[in-house]
Amino acid sequence: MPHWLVKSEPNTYGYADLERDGRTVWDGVRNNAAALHLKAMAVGDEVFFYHSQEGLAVVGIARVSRPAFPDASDPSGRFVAVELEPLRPLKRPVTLAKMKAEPALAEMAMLRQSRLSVSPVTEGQWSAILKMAGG
DNA sequence: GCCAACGTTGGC
DNA sequence: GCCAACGTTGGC
Repeated sequence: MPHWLVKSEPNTYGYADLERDGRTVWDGVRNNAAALHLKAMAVGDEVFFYHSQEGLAVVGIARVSRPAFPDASDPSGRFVAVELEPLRPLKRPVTLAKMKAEPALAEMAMLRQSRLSVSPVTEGQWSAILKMAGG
């Protein structure tokens, strides 16, 4: 089962907002590489939820509850959205600084290309981050 | 607030 | 089709 990571500014929409809402449409992605990852998501895939700008940490796990569909907010029709639901918060958030310092995460897509808002996470990276989060 | 990374746009 | 200019993201 593939794993993913999405970024969001907690000022705009944080993990707490997802928990409050129960599920949300993950739209507004306007980057081709990110869109390809959205299209590759399947229902049930687990997704790290990362807070950018404020927090700078993976704070929780979400799950894909609806696969890619046309993003209604995109007039060009080129981009897609998925639907996410909250799974659980991490016991301890894993900060960007810790991730950068962890050799097992050196190849992680989000570290390699900091502006990518939706990125794949390998099995090894996923379990390393879970371990850093305290399980 | 600044700057690096990187994607997009538009003139040629 | 190239490339300079510009806009956006996101860490510091």
